[in-house]
Amino acid sequence: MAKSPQTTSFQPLDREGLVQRVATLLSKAIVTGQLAPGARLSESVVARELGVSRAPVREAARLLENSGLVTYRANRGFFVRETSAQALNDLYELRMVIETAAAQRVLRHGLTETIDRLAAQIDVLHEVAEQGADMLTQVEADMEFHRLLCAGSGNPKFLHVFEQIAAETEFSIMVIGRLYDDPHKIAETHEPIVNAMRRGDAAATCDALRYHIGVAQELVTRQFRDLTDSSSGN
Amino acid sequence: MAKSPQTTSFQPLDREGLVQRVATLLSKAIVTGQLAPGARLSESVVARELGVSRAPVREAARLLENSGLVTYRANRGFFVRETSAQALNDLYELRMVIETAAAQRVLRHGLTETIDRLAAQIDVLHEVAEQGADMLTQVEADMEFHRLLCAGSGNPKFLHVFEQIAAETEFSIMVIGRLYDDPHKIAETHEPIVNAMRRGDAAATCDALRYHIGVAQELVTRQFRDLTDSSSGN
DNA sequence: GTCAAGAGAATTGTCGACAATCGGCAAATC
DNA sequence: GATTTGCCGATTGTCGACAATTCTCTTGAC
Repeated sequence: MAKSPQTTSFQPLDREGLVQRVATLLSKAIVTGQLAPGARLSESVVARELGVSRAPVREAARLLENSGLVTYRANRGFFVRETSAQALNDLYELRMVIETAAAQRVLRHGLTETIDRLAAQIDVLHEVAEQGADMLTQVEADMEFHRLLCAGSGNPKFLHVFEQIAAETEFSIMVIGRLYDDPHKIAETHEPIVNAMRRGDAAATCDALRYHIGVAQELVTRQFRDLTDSSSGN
Repeated sequence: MAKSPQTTSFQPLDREGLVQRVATLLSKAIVTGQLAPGARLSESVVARELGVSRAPVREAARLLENSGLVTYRANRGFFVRETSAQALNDLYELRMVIETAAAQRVLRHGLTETIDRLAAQIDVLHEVAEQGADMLTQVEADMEFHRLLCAGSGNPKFLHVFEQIAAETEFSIMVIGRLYDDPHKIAETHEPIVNAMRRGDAAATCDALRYHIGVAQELVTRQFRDLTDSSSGN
Protein backbone atom coordinates (compact mmCIF):
# COMPACT_ATOMS: atom_id res chain seq x y z
CA MET A 1 0.00 0.00 0.00
CA ALA A 2 2.61 2.50 1.04
CA LYS A 3 5.00 3.17 -1.74
CA SER A 4 8.31 4.87 -1.24
CA PRO A 5 9.36 6.72 -4.37
CA GLN A 6 12.69 7.52 -2.81
CA THR A 7 14.66 5.55 -0.29
CA THR A 8 16.70 8.51 0.88
CA SER A 9 16.38 9.36 4.55
CA PHE A 10 15.31 12.95 4.33
CA GLN A 11 13.64 14.17 7.45
CA PRO A 12 10.76 16.57 6.87
CA LEU A 13 12.67 19.75 7.59
CA ASP A 14 11.29 22.13 10.17
CA ARG A 15 8.43 23.82 8.43
CA GLU A 16 7.06 25.27 11.62
CA GLY A 17 5.80 28.75 10.95
CA LEU A 18 6.88 32.08 12.24
CA VAL A 19 4.16 32.14 14.86
CA GLN A 20 5.42 28.97 16.49
CA ARG A 21 8.97 30.24 16.56
CA VAL A 22 7.93 33.51 18.16
CA ALA A 23 5.81 31.64 20.69
CA THR A 24 8.72 29.41 21.63
CA LEU A 25 11.01 32.39 22.04
CA LEU A 26 8.58 34.29 24.23
CA SER A 27 7.81 31.18 26.23
CA LYS A 28 11.47 30.60 26.99
CA ALA A 29 11.95 34.25 27.85
CA ILE A 30 9.13 34.13 30.35
CA VAL A 31 10.03 30.80 31.87
CA THR A 32 13.66 31.77 32.36
CA GLY A 33 12.61 35.01 33.97
CA GLN A 34 13.97 37.38 31.34
CA LEU A 35 10.49 38.85 31.30
CA ALA A 36 9.40 39.71 34.81
CA PRO A 37 5.90 38.78 35.96
CA GLY A 38 3.49 41.62 35.44
CA ALA A 39 5.60 43.13 32.69
CA ARG A 40 3.84 44.46 29.67
CA LEU A 41 4.30 42.48 26.49
CA SER A 42 4.05 45.20 23.89
CA GLU A 43 3.28 43.88 20.45
CA SER A 44 5.14 46.67 18.70
CA VAL A 45 8.25 46.30 20.82
CA VAL A 46 8.48 42.54 20.42
CA ALA A 47 7.76 42.85 16.71
CA ARG A 48 10.46 45.44 16.19
CA GLU A 49 12.89 43.48 18.27
CA LEU A 50 12.38 40.28 16.33
CA GLY A 51 12.18 42.03 13.00
CA VAL A 52 8.70 40.78 12.18
CA SER A 53 5.26 42.28 11.90
CA ARG A 54 2.82 42.57 14.76
CA ALA A 55 0.47 39.92 13.43
CA PRO A 56 2.64 36.86 14.20
CA VAL A 57 3.53 38.30 17.58
CA ARG A 58 -0.12 38.76 18.37
CA GLU A 59 -0.96 35.21 17.43
CA ALA A 60 1.95 33.87 19.40
CA ALA A 61 0.80 35.82 22.43
CA ARG A 62 -2.67 34.35 22.08
CA LEU A 63 -1.07 30.93 22.08
CA LEU A 64 0.80 31.73 25.27
CA GLU A 65 -2.40 32.94 26.82
CA ASN A 66 -3.75 29.43 26.56
CA SER A 67 -0.66 28.10 28.21
CA GLY A 68 -1.37 30.45 31.08
CA LEU A 69 1.90 32.33 30.65
CA VAL A 70 0.36 35.66 29.74
CA THR A 71 -2.95 37.34 30.38
CA TYR A 72 -4.81 39.46 27.92
CA ARG A 73 -6.81 42.52 28.81
CA ALA A 74 -9.01 44.08 26.15
CA ASN A 75 -7.52 47.22 24.66
CA ARG A 76 -4.65 46.90 27.10
CA GLY A 77 -2.62 44.13 25.55
CA PHE A 78 -0.69 41.20 26.93
CA PHE A 79 1.04 40.99 30.28
CA VAL A 80 3.28 38.34 31.75
CA ARG A 81 1.06 36.56 34.22
CA GLU A 82 1.72 37.08 37.87
CA THR A 83 1.35 34.02 40.01
CA SER A 84 0.37 33.73 43.62
CA ALA A 85 0.95 31.07 46.21
CA GLN A 86 -2.73 30.23 45.90
CA ALA A 87 -2.51 29.84 42.13
CA LEU A 88 0.49 27.55 42.47
CA ASN A 89 -1.38 25.47 44.98
CA ASP A 90 -4.34 25.19 42.63
CA LEU A 91 -2.03 24.26 39.79
CA TYR A 92 -0.49 21.37 41.65
CA GLU A 93 -3.88 20.21 42.81
CA LEU A 94 -4.97 19.97 39.20
CA ARG A 95 -1.78 18.12 38.33
CA MET A 96 -2.56 15.58 41.01
CA VAL A 97 -6.03 15.02 39.65
CA ILE A 98 -4.95 14.65 36.05
CA GLU A 99 -1.86 12.57 36.62
CA THR A 100 -3.44 10.16 39.05
CA ALA A 101 -6.28 9.68 36.59
CA ALA A 102 -3.75 9.07 33.82
CA ALA A 103 -1.87 6.54 35.92
CA GLN A 104 -5.06 4.75 36.86
CA ARG A 105 -5.92 4.55 33.21
CA VAL A 106 -2.54 3.08 32.34
CA LEU A 107 -3.05 0.34 34.91
CA ARG A 108 -6.66 -0.32 34.00
CA HIS A 109 -5.80 -0.83 30.36
CA GLY A 110 -2.55 -2.66 30.99
CA LEU A 111 -0.39 -0.25 29.02
CA THR A 112 2.95 -1.74 30.00
CA GLU A 113 4.71 0.07 27.20
CA THR A 114 3.96 3.36 28.94
CA ILE A 115 5.48 2.07 32.15
CA ASP A 116 8.62 1.09 30.26
CA ARG A 117 8.92 4.56 28.83
CA LEU A 118 8.51 6.07 32.28
CA ALA A 119 11.26 3.85 33.64
CA ALA A 120 13.51 4.89 30.75
CA GLN A 121 12.84 8.54 31.50
CA ILE A 122 14.00 8.04 35.08
CA ASP A 123 17.31 6.86 33.63
CA VAL A 124 17.43 10.07 31.63
CA LEU A 125 16.85 12.02 34.82
CA HIS A 126 19.82 10.29 36.41
CA GLU A 127 21.96 10.97 33.36
CA VAL A 128 21.10 14.64 33.37
CA ALA A 129 21.90 14.79 37.07
CA GLU A 130 25.22 13.07 36.43
CA GLN A 131 26.23 15.57 33.79
CA GLY A 132 25.37 18.44 36.10
CA ALA A 133 23.27 20.04 33.39
CA ASP A 134 21.75 23.47 33.84
CA MET A 135 18.47 23.81 35.61
CA LEU A 136 16.31 24.34 32.56
CA THR A 137 17.45 21.00 31.17
CA GLN A 138 16.72 19.28 34.45
CA VAL A 139 13.30 20.81 34.74
CA GLU A 140 12.43 19.80 31.22
CA ALA A 141 13.57 16.23 31.81
CA ASP A 142 11.40 16.13 34.91
CA MET A 143 8.43 17.56 33.05
CA GLU A 144 8.97 15.01 30.30
CA PHE A 145 8.35 12.21 32.79
CA HIS A 146 4.97 13.60 33.68
CA ARG A 147 4.19 14.37 30.07
CA LEU A 148 4.95 10.76 29.17
CA LEU A 149 2.55 9.65 31.84
CA CYS A 150 -0.29 11.70 30.41
CA ALA A 151 0.66 10.96 26.81
CA GLY A 152 0.78 7.25 27.50
CA SER A 153 -2.54 7.19 29.30
CA GLY A 154 -4.35 6.41 26.09
CA ASN A 155 -6.66 9.39 26.47
CA PRO A 156 -5.39 12.31 24.37
CA LYS A 157 -7.51 14.73 26.38
CA PHE A 158 -5.41 14.09 29.44
CA LEU A 159 -2.31 15.07 27.51
CA HIS A 160 -4.10 18.15 26.25
CA VAL A 161 -4.83 19.32 29.77
CA PHE A 162 -1.27 18.62 30.78
CA GLU A 163 0.09 20.65 27.88
CA GLN A 164 -2.13 23.50 28.94
CA ILE A 165 -0.56 23.69 32.35
CA ALA A 166 2.91 22.46 31.43
CA ALA A 167 4.32 25.90 30.71
CA GLU A 168 2.92 27.33 33.90
CA THR A 169 4.33 24.44 35.88
CA GLU A 170 7.73 24.88 34.33
CA PHE A 171 7.49 28.57 35.04
CA SER A 172 6.63 27.96 38.66
CA ILE A 173 9.57 25.65 39.11
CA MET A 174 11.96 28.10 37.53
CA VAL A 175 10.69 30.91 39.71
CA ILE A 176 11.51 28.89 42.75
CA GLY A 177 14.91 27.98 41.47
CA ARG A 178 16.21 26.09 44.42
CA LEU A 179 14.22 22.95 43.91
CA TYR A 180 17.01 21.08 42.20
CA ASP A 181 19.73 21.25 44.78
CA ASP A 182 20.13 17.49 44.66
CA PRO A 183 19.12 16.32 41.18
CA HIS A 184 19.71 12.64 41.94
CA LYS A 185 17.25 12.84 44.77
CA ILE A 186 14.67 14.25 42.40
CA ALA A 187 15.25 11.38 40.02
CA GLU A 188 14.82 8.87 42.84
CA THR A 189 11.53 10.30 44.00
CA HIS A 190 10.02 9.20 40.70
CA GLU A 191 10.90 5.57 41.28
CA PRO A 192 8.18 4.64 43.76
CA ILE A 193 5.61 5.67 41.19
CA VAL A 194 6.94 3.39 38.49
CA ASN A 195 7.50 0.57 40.97
CA ALA A 196 3.91 0.71 42.13
CA MET A 197 2.75 0.74 38.53
CA ARG A 198 4.91 -2.27 37.73
CA ARG A 199 3.19 -4.15 40.52
CA GLY A 200 -0.15 -3.09 39.11
CA ASP A 201 -1.06 -1.64 42.49
CA ALA A 202 -3.51 1.15 41.72
CA ALA A 203 -3.85 2.47 45.24
CA ALA A 204 -0.10 2.54 45.83
CA THR A 205 0.42 4.28 42.48
CA CYS A 206 -2.08 6.93 43.50
CA ASP A 207 -0.39 7.43 46.83
CA ALA A 208 3.07 7.60 45.31
CA LEU A 209 2.00 10.15 42.74
CA ARG A 210 0.15 12.23 45.25
CA TYR A 211 3.13 12.15 47.56
CA HIS A 212 5.53 13.05 44.77
CA ILE A 213 3.50 15.98 43.54
CA GLY A 214 2.54 16.95 47.07
CA VAL A 215 6.17 17.35 48.08
CA ALA A 216 6.80 19.59 45.10
CA GLN A 217 3.62 21.51 45.89
CA GLU A 218 4.73 22.12 49.43
CA LEU A 219 8.21 23.21 48.38
CA VAL A 220 7.03 25.50 45.61
CA THR A 221 4.26 27.26 47.49
CA ARG A 222 6.34 27.75 50.63
CA GLN A 223 9.35 28.99 48.70
CA PHE A 224 7.12 31.33 46.75
CA ARG A 225 5.56 32.67 49.90
CA ASP A 226 8.99 33.34 51.34
CA LEU A 227 10.11 35.09 48.18
CA THR A 228 7.10 37.36 48.01
CA ASP A 229 7.06 38.05 51.74
CA SER A 230 10.65 39.19 51.69
CA SER A 231 10.04 41.39 48.68
CA SER A 232 6.85 42.85 50.08
CA GLY A 233 8.85 45.19 52.22
CA ASN A 234 10.46 47.17 49.41
CA MET B 1 -14.29 53.21 47.10
CA ALA B 2 -16.24 52.51 43.96
CA LYS B 3 -18.03 55.57 42.76
CA SER B 4 -21.07 55.44 40.55
CA PRO B 5 -21.20 58.51 38.35
CA GLN B 6 -24.62 57.48 37.11
CA THR B 7 -27.28 55.58 38.92
CA THR B 8 -29.05 54.51 35.75
CA SER B 9 -29.07 50.82 35.00
CA PHE B 10 -27.00 50.91 31.87
CA GLN B 11 -25.42 47.58 31.13
CA PRO B 12 -21.85 47.88 29.90
CA LEU B 13 -22.79 47.48 26.29
CA ASP B 14 -20.91 44.96 24.26
CA ARG B 15 -17.35 46.05 24.85
CA GLU B 16 -16.24 42.50 24.44
CA GLY B 17 -14.67 43.14 21.11
CA LEU B 18 -15.25 41.95 17.62
CA VAL B 19 -13.17 38.83 18.05
CA GLN B 20 -15.34 37.55 20.85
CA ARG B 21 -18.50 38.18 18.90
CA VAL B 22 -17.20 36.36 15.87
CA ALA B 23 -16.05 33.49 18.06
CA THR B 24 -19.49 33.23 19.64
CA LEU B 25 -21.19 33.25 16.26
CA LEU B 26 -18.94 30.57 14.83
CA SER B 27 -19.24 28.53 17.98
CA LYS B 28 -23.03 28.57 17.81
CA ALA B 29 -22.94 27.75 14.12
CA ILE B 30 -20.79 24.71 14.73
CA VAL B 31 -22.64 23.51 17.80
CA THR B 32 -26.01 23.76 16.11
CA GLY B 33 -24.70 21.89 13.12
CA GLN B 34 -24.96 24.70 10.58
CA LEU B 35 -21.35 23.97 9.82
CA ALA B 36 -20.85 20.30 9.11
CA PRO B 37 -17.92 18.47 10.69
CA GLY B 38 -14.94 18.41 8.39
CA ALA B 39 -16.10 21.50 6.57
CA ARG B 40 -13.51 24.06 5.66
CA LEU B 41 -13.68 27.30 7.60
CA SER B 42 -12.36 29.75 5.04
CA GLU B 43 -11.18 32.98 6.58
CA SER B 44 -12.03 35.03 3.52
CA VAL B 45 -15.51 33.59 3.19
CA VAL B 46 -16.40 34.09 6.83
CA ALA B 47 -14.90 37.57 6.79
CA ARG B 48 -16.87 38.59 3.71
CA GLU B 49 -20.01 37.09 5.11
CA LEU B 50 -19.77 38.95 8.40
CA GLY B 51 -18.56 42.13 6.80
CA VAL B 52 -15.29 42.24 8.72
CA SER B 53 -11.64 41.76 7.95
CA ARG B 54 -9.83 38.45 8.09
CA ALA B 55 -7.83 39.35 11.19
CA PRO B 56 -10.67 39.06 13.74
CA VAL B 57 -11.93 35.91 12.05
CA ARG B 58 -8.50 34.39 12.29
CA GLU B 59 -8.20 35.20 15.97
CA ALA B 60 -11.67 33.89 16.66
CA ALA B 61 -10.81 30.64 14.90
CA ARG B 62 -7.70 30.30 17.04
CA LEU B 63 -9.92 30.70 20.08
CA LEU B 64 -12.21 27.96 18.86
CA GLU B 65 -9.24 25.75 18.26
CA ASN B 66 -8.59 25.80 21.99
CA SER B 67 -12.16 24.87 22.65
CA GLY B 68 -11.63 21.88 20.43
CA LEU B 69 -14.26 22.94 17.94
CA VAL B 70 -11.95 23.42 14.99
CA THR B 71 -8.59 22.06 13.98
CA TYR B 72 -5.86 24.01 12.31
CA ARG B 73 -3.54 22.68 9.64
CA ALA B 74 -0.58 24.81 8.67
CA ASN B 75 -1.07 26.59 5.36
CA ARG B 76 -4.41 24.87 4.97
CA GLY B 77 -6.54 26.76 7.41
CA PHE B 78 -9.26 25.85 9.84
CA PHE B 79 -11.65 22.93 9.62
CA VAL B 80 -14.62 22.02 11.74
CA ARG B 81 -13.39 19.19 13.90
CA GLU B 82 -14.68 15.74 13.17
CA THR B 83 -15.41 13.71 16.23
CA SER B 84 -15.29 9.99 16.71
CA ALA B 85 -16.95 7.66 19.16
CA GLN B 86 -13.53 7.23 20.75
CA ALA B 87 -13.04 10.98 21.14
CA LEU B 88 -16.45 11.33 22.75
CA ASN B 89 -15.62 8.54 25.14
CA ASP B 90 -12.35 10.25 26.06
CA LEU B 91 -14.15 13.52 26.54
CA TYR B 92 -16.62 12.11 29.02
CA GLU B 93 -13.86 10.30 30.84
CA LEU B 94 -12.12 13.63 31.36
CA ARG B 95 -15.36 15.19 32.52
CA MET B 96 -15.72 12.47 35.13
CA VAL B 97 -12.24 13.11 36.42
CA ILE B 98 -12.60 16.88 36.63
CA GLU B 99 -16.10 17.00 38.01
CA THR B 100 -15.60 14.37 40.65
CA ALA B 101 -12.47 16.20 41.74
CA ALA B 102 -14.42 19.45 41.85
CA ALA B 103 -17.20 17.86 43.90
CA GLN B 104 -14.72 16.33 46.33
CA ARG B 105 -13.17 19.73 46.75
CA VAL B 106 -16.53 21.32 47.50
CA LEU B 107 -17.14 18.78 50.24
CA ARG B 108 -13.62 18.92 51.64
CA HIS B 109 -13.80 22.69 52.01
CA GLY B 110 -17.42 22.78 53.11
CA LEU B 111 -18.57 25.11 50.35
CA THR B 112 -22.27 24.89 51.10
CA GLU B 113 -22.98 27.94 49.00
CA THR B 114 -21.96 26.00 45.92
CA ILE B 115 -24.35 23.21 46.80
CA ASP B 116 -27.16 25.73 47.14
CA ARG B 117 -26.42 27.10 43.70
CA LEU B 118 -26.45 23.61 42.26
CA ALA B 119 -29.82 22.91 43.82
CA ALA B 120 -31.14 26.16 42.38
CA GLN B 121 -29.89 25.18 38.94
CA ILE B 122 -31.85 21.96 39.13
CA ASP B 123 -34.96 24.09 39.61
CA VAL B 124 -33.99 25.98 36.48
CA LEU B 125 -33.69 22.68 34.64
CA HIS B 126 -37.23 21.80 35.68
CA GLU B 127 -38.50 25.21 34.63
CA VAL B 128 -36.92 24.91 31.22
CA ALA B 129 -38.42 21.47 30.83
CA GLU B 130 -41.81 22.83 31.85
CA GLN B 131 -41.70 25.54 29.23
CA GLY B 132 -40.79 23.05 26.55
CA ALA B 133 -37.86 25.18 25.51
CA ASP B 134 -35.80 24.33 22.47
CA MET B 135 -32.98 21.92 22.79
CA LEU B 136 -30.14 24.42 22.77
CA THR B 137 -31.64 26.11 25.81
CA GLN B 138 -32.00 22.81 27.60
CA VAL B 139 -28.48 21.76 26.80
CA GLU B 140 -27.12 25.05 28.02
CA ALA B 141 -29.06 24.81 31.26
CA ASP B 142 -27.67 21.34 31.77
CA MET B 143 -24.15 22.50 31.02
CA GLU B 144 -24.61 25.37 33.46
CA PHE B 145 -25.11 22.89 36.27
CA HIS B 146 -21.79 21.28 35.61
CA ARG B 147 -20.13 24.62 35.08
CA LEU B 148 -21.41 25.76 38.46
CA LEU B 149 -19.92 22.68 40.01
CA CYS B 150 -16.48 23.44 38.60
CA ALA B 151 -16.78 27.17 39.20
CA GLY B 152 -17.81 26.61 42.79
CA SER B 153 -15.04 24.16 43.52
CA GLY B 154 -12.79 26.96 44.71
CA ASN B 155 -10.05 25.99 42.28
CA PRO B 156 -10.22 28.23 39.19
CA LYS B 157 -8.10 25.76 37.24
CA PHE B 158 -10.89 23.24 37.36
CA LEU B 159 -13.23 25.73 35.79
CA HIS B 160 -10.63 26.50 33.17
CA VAL B 161 -10.41 22.88 32.12
CA PHE B 162 -14.17 22.66 32.06
CA GLU B 163 -14.43 25.71 29.83
CA GLN B 164 -11.93 24.13 27.48
CA ILE B 165 -14.11 21.12 26.92
CA ALA B 166 -17.48 22.79 27.40
CA ALA B 167 -17.97 23.66 23.75
CA GLU B 168 -17.02 20.20 22.59
CA THR B 169 -19.35 18.65 25.13
CA GLU B 170 -22.20 20.86 23.99
CA PHE B 171 -21.38 19.99 20.42
CA SER B 172 -21.43 16.29 21.17
CA ILE B 173 -24.82 16.54 22.82
CA MET B 174 -26.27 18.51 19.93
CA VAL B 175 -24.94 16.02 17.42
CA ILE B 176 -26.80 13.32 19.19
CA GLY B 177 -29.95 15.35 19.37
CA ARG B 178 -32.21 12.77 20.87
CA LEU B 179 -30.86 12.91 24.39
CA TYR B 180 -33.53 15.23 25.65
CA ASP B 181 -36.65 13.30 24.85
CA ASP B 182 -37.76 13.57 28.46
CA PRO B 183 -36.33 16.81 29.87
CA HIS B 184 -37.78 16.29 33.32
CA LYS B 185 -35.99 13.01 33.60
CA ILE B 186 -32.74 14.76 32.80
CA ALA B 187 -33.41 17.27 35.53
CA GLU B 188 -34.11 14.51 38.02
CA THR B 189 -30.91 12.65 37.31
CA HIS B 190 -29.01 15.58 38.74
CA GLU B 191 -30.71 15.32 42.09
CA PRO B 192 -28.83 12.34 43.56
CA ILE B 193 -25.62 14.29 43.11
CA VAL B 194 -26.81 17.28 45.10
CA ASN B 195 -28.45 15.05 47.69
CA ALA B 196 -25.23 13.17 48.30
CA MET B 197 -23.35 16.43 48.56
CA ARG B 198 -25.88 17.76 51.07
CA ARG B 199 -25.20 14.72 53.22
CA GLY B 200 -21.50 15.38 52.90
CA ASP B 201 -21.04 11.85 51.64
CA ALA B 202 -17.95 12.01 49.43
CA ALA B 203 -18.11 8.45 48.17
CA ALA B 204 -21.79 8.66 47.30
CA THR B 205 -21.23 11.98 45.53
CA CYS B 206 -18.50 10.40 43.47
CA ASP B 207 -20.70 7.47 42.56
CA ALA B 208 -23.66 9.67 41.68
CA LEU B 209 -21.56 11.90 39.47
CA ARG B 210 -19.89 8.97 37.77
CA TYR B 211 -23.23 7.36 37.19
CA HIS B 212 -24.77 10.56 35.86
CA ILE B 213 -21.95 11.25 33.43
CA GLY B 214 -21.57 7.58 32.63
CA VAL B 215 -25.18 7.33 31.46
CA ALA B 216 -24.68 10.30 29.16
CA GLN B 217 -21.41 8.83 27.96
CA GLU B 218 -23.08 5.58 27.08
CA LEU B 219 -25.96 7.30 25.29
CA VAL B 220 -23.77 9.68 23.36
CA THR B 221 -21.18 7.21 22.17
CA ARG B 222 -23.72 4.58 21.20
CA GLN B 223 -25.92 7.08 19.40
CA PHE B 224 -22.90 8.42 17.59
CA ARG B 225 -21.81 4.96 16.57
CA ASP B 226 -25.25 4.28 15.18
CA LEU B 227 -25.28 7.55 13.28
CA THR B 228 -21.90 7.00 11.68
CA ASP B 229 -22.53 3.35 10.95
CA SER B 230 -25.74 4.11 9.11
CA SER B 231 -24.07 6.88 7.13
CA SER B 232 -21.03 4.76 6.27
CA GLY B 233 -23.03 3.00 3.60
CA ASN B 234 -23.67 6.06 1.46
C1' DG C 1 -2.19 71.15 47.95
C1' DT C 2 -5.72 68.35 45.79
C1' DC C 3 -8.53 67.17 42.30
C1' DA C 4 -10.68 67.36 37.70
C1' DA C 5 -10.54 68.14 32.85
C1' DG C 6 -8.15 68.00 28.50
C1' DA C 7 -4.60 67.66 25.06
C1' DG C 8 -1.00 64.64 23.42
C1' DA C 9 1.51 60.32 23.04
C1' DA C 10 1.53 55.54 22.86
C1' DT C 11 -0.73 51.22 22.20
C1' DT C 12 -4.13 48.17 20.57
C1' DG C 13 -8.00 46.99 17.03
C1' DT C 14 -9.02 46.45 12.41
C1' DC C 15 -8.24 46.68 7.69
C1' DG C 16 -6.78 45.92 2.73
C1' DA C 17 -2.84 44.34 -0.02
C1' DC C 18 0.92 41.56 -1.40
C1' DA C 19 3.87 37.35 -1.04
C1' DA C 20 4.26 32.40 0.01
C1' DT C 21 2.21 28.02 -0.13
C1' DC C 22 -0.98 24.34 -1.19
C1' DG C 23 -4.04 21.11 -3.99
C1' DG C 24 -5.49 19.81 -8.35
C1' DC C 25 -5.44 19.46 -13.38
C1' DA C 26 -3.30 18.98 -17.78
C1' DA C 27 0.73 18.14 -20.59
C1' DA C 28 4.88 15.66 -21.18
C1' DT C 29 7.80 11.64 -20.54
C1' DC C 30 9.02 6.81 -20.05
C1' DG D 1 -1.17 3.57 -19.64
C1' DA D 2 1.03 5.03 -15.42
C1' DT D 3 4.09 8.38 -13.39
C1' DT D 4 6.20 12.60 -13.16
C1' DT D 5 6.42 17.56 -14.03
C1' DG D 6 4.91 22.19 -14.58
C1' DC D 7 1.28 25.45 -14.27
C1' DC D 8 -3.00 27.68 -12.25
C1' DG D 9 -6.46 29.14 -9.11
C1' DA D 10 -7.37 29.56 -4.34
C1' DT D 11 -6.13 30.09 0.38
C1' DT D 12 -3.18 31.20 4.01
C1' DG D 13 1.00 34.00 6.00
C1' DT D 14 2.75 38.32 6.73
C1' DC D 15 2.96 43.07 6.35
C1' DG D 16 2.38 48.25 6.80
C1' DA D 17 -1.18 51.75 7.59
C1' DC D 18 -5.06 53.91 9.64
C1' DA D 19 -8.82 54.22 13.26
C1' DA D 20 -10.17 53.67 18.05
C1' DT D 21 -8.97 53.35 22.66
C1' DT D 22 -6.19 53.97 26.72
C1' DC D 23 -2.62 56.06 29.39
C1' DT D 24 0.05 60.16 30.87
C1' DC D 25 1.27 64.58 31.66
C1' DT D 26 0.01 69.15 31.81
C1' DT D 27 -3.05 72.78 32.93
C1' DG D 28 -6.28 75.06 35.52
C1' DA D 29 -9.73 75.83 39.17
C1' DC D 30 -11.04 75.40 43.86
